[in-house]
Amino acid sequence: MSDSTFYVTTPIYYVNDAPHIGHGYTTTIGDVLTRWHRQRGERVWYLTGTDEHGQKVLRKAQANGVSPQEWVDRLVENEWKPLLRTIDAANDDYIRTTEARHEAGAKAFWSALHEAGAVYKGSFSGYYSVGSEEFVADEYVADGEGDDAGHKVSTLDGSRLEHMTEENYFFRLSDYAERLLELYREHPEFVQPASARNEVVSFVERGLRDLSISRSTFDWGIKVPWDDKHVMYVWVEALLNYLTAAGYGVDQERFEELWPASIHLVGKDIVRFHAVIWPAMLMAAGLPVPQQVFAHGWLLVGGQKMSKSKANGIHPTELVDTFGSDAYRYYFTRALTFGSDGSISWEDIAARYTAELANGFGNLASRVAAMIGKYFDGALPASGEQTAAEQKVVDTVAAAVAEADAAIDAVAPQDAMTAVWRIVDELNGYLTEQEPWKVAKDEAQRDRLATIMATAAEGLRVLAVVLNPVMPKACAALWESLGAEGPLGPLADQRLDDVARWGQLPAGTPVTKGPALFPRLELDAPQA
RNA sequence: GGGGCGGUAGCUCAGCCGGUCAGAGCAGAGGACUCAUAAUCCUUGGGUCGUGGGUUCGAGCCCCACCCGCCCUACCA
Repeated sequence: MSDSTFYVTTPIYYVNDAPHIGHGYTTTIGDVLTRWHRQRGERVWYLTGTDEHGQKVLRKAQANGVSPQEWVDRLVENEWKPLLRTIDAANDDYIRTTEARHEAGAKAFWSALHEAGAVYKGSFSGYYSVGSEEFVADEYVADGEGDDAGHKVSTLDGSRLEHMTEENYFFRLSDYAERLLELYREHPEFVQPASARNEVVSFVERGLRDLSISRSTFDWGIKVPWDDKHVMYVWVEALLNYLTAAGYGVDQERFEELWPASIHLVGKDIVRFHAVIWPAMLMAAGLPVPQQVFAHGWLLVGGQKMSKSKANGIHPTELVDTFGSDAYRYYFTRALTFGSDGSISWEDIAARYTAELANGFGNLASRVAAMIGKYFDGALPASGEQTAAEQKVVDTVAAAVAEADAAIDAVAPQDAMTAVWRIVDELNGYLTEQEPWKVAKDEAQRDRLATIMATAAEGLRVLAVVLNPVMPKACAALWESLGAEGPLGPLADQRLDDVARWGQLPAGTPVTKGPALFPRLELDAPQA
């Protein structure tokens, strides 16, 4: 694990949609995971990007009277890249499927498939909607009524359908059912969580059909290398981004460093593409499969799956404008079980902001900094003799850090936060019990007071480091408040495997009380 | 039709291979304290663990049936 790069991907988002919190969710979790691994000192590569080809994009561009390239450029610059800044994502790369490196890599991959004999020319037949210019899956085909009697119609838009046959290239997906099942058996971690794995296994057990992987009725896509009348079917082309961004076909050295990916984060709606089609294609091309495909669940707003059509779609900006990117990141990390569906609400975000961030973590930082300022003129005192109370803090911190670290490995960021919060609670309780404000009144107990302050400051030091992957802005402010950069170096360089070692902040470190990390918010009714 | 996941205190959720598993957080109630962002700390919850059967010495946790919700059952992405 540690000798190769921890390579994490989000799906590349289809530019036709506007970003919503579902996209932000996936990207946030990936960002938390990768920041955490970076602070372990691992080599990390975090990739996200956009999927920009396909008929829908073409049509949308035409409807807006611009070229598809202009259209996607506009969306990427105005919508998608800003999302990353909004949620404070630290991705290492951003792949666009309209980039030359993607086109070159995708073509190289197709050639490899072709040479391996995994592709053949065949015909795809099905019901075609002339109105919407696309094939309609059988489940959406119904017998027409009234004027349409005697014809098939689409249940999607009611348009009349014709049975058509189109010549396409096919991928021999059916050859891979056994090998895929073997993969799932031998590597149960390949598809996670178990619910997603079950779906995938049962799907494959029913047998696989070959997959039509090219289109010839429109041209907004990457041309098939040996037949420029065809463009690659956008789904299989999009999957290739994980390879092409890693340098496949254009930078072999980089590719070998990065591939195979450690985790593909995906929504559960697209798990099949990632856990069935994708590994089969890689097998066909003679490449290793990714180590894990992790499917997360839906965000439910008011008990319903979030969607624009139900008017409960929320733009990440709405939340970030009110609560800030740190709180946004914290909320999605803490409040949801990654891999399961989960409910979110404005009220819940507000409640957690107040209870956990402002009153819990933020206030803790304030009271400690205030007391060190008041009792020691802002110079961190040297700890005196430690009692059982201090030892309990030290032990709690060590256990919490270890537990959080294990949770991150299990792709359970919510459990990592639960563990870390035990430190917050322990520290708040420690201060209440030790009553340093009373100890301060007795000059004879100066040493005891110093010990309490030093212990609390050390606890904050650990929190700043451990929470930095989730809340980089607040933790930077805390690091500043602790005056830690001088003696210990930049926050991002603090290693998680060393963070629990006690007594790192030297005596004399200048502690200052800055603005509240999470100021209390006067919140009105939800905006949405 | 076949399959998957879920249905646990007002709310959001934990509960691994069955035996302190009936829990946490929040909300509500009472108390303590004052360093702090009117913050913190302590105490306080008696919820048929969807319904009905069954297996077992013992079942939220296993089996069967049923009810409810969401999802998958391939080429929109």
